[in-house]
Amino acid sequence: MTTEIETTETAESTGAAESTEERILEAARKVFARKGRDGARMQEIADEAGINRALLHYYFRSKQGLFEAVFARMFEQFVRSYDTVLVPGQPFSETLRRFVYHYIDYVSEHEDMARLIVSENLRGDSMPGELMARATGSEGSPPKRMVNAIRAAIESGEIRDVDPNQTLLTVISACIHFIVMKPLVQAMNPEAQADFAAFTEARKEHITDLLLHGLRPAEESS
Amino acid sequence: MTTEIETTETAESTGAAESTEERILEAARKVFARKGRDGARMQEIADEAGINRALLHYYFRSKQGLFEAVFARMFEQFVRSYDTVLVPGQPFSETLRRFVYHYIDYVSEHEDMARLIVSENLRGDSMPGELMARATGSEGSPPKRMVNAIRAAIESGEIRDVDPNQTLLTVISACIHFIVMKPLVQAMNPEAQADFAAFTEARKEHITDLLLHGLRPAEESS
DNA sequence: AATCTGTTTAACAATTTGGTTAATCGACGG
DNA sequence: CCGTCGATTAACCAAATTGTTAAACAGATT
Repeated sequence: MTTEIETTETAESTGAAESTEERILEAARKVFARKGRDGARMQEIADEAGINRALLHYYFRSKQGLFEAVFARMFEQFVRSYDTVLVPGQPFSETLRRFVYHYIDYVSEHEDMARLIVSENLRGDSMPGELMARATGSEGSPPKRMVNAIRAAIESGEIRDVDPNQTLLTVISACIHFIVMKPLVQAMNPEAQADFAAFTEARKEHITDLLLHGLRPAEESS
Repeated sequence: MTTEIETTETAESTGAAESTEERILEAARKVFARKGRDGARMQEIADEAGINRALLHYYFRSKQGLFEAVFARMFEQFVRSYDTVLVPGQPFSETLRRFVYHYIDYVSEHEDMARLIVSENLRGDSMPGELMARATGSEGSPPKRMVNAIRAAIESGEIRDVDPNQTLLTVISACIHFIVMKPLVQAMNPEAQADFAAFTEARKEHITDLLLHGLRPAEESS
């Protein structure tokens, strides 16, 4: 019933000898993202990790436990990835550009994460909500910093007066939604179908461009 | 393959005595949206509809069949709802405004649909992809019409030269993502937490405003 | 070598779940 | 009053799946 035939090693990135726990987390991330929390099967995760199914329960109590471990880890990594991206003292246009480029870069390289986060939000359970609130709520979190950057830019007159929260939400939406909805985007868009990487690159440019124009202060013309 | 049983009357207006099939579809929509395709349990759908579980299989062959019926129906309704919204011969600003307002209105009133569509895209199966490609691919479909409207507006000089597909994608993203990610949005945003309806109203305005500014032709100022 | 400890495995148990089936119900026409 | 036929139900089945457990294994320590 279960496929005993499997590609011997799924070790691709690091290739070396990861700890079993690490292998499990990695495999679980893939499978959870691919199949969703419910669709994922413990057996499949075990296969993907190349280990016995019981080991999953040895390291993580239950499916729920494993999932939460995967989720928390992933989300935290994402938040941390912004540490080197958002540096103060830059013009807003540059801050926005960096935010968008990094967001899309990261999400493109971690589609699994994007799908998982969205799928958890979809079901509206309490767990991810709290976790995300905690991770994104602190004053130094990337979202908060972006909102502050927008506020500052408004005050300095670099951009016009808009709602910072709404604006940030629009930026984030534009950066992540096309990945999440990849099948639909490809169905509707020949360019995306032919070369998604190129489409992604173009998207970075499009978003920053559109946003910067959209935020440009009103000019005293006609 | 299509349902050979069909309700002769389309009496769906009031929630009085709906046909059993209708009740099932309605219940299934709710549960599928709430729990996802895998997370949903046939028993729960039956309970929600107040009928016996076997009836689900009587009307729709299988869980898969029920799901597809629900999904196709919903998606088609959404596409059709644009029939009265996008009328030709209007300035682009008005077309955009109507598109955004209707999109957000519809999605707000049918969060279930939004969640379902996204969750199906998340898993990348072939079924929804094809269905959506078919529904949105025809020349008269809302997305195609919007793209054409953008193209025309560029040619007429009403807006500046941007990629129509990217732009439409940005608009759609901005209109749907905040609903899909409601928990996260609320966690990050006190306004949305306090009064989501008000936040939604503000969002309509914000999006049209930001987009129209972002698309405004370059002015020959400084 | 004996043993101890953390890791891994195979086999098992228990439950859940989608789907089937045969019996029952209820309206309606003869 | 009876038979027909679609709608509905309870009971059942088989497969899948999560979680447990006791045994095997390997490597270090004495």
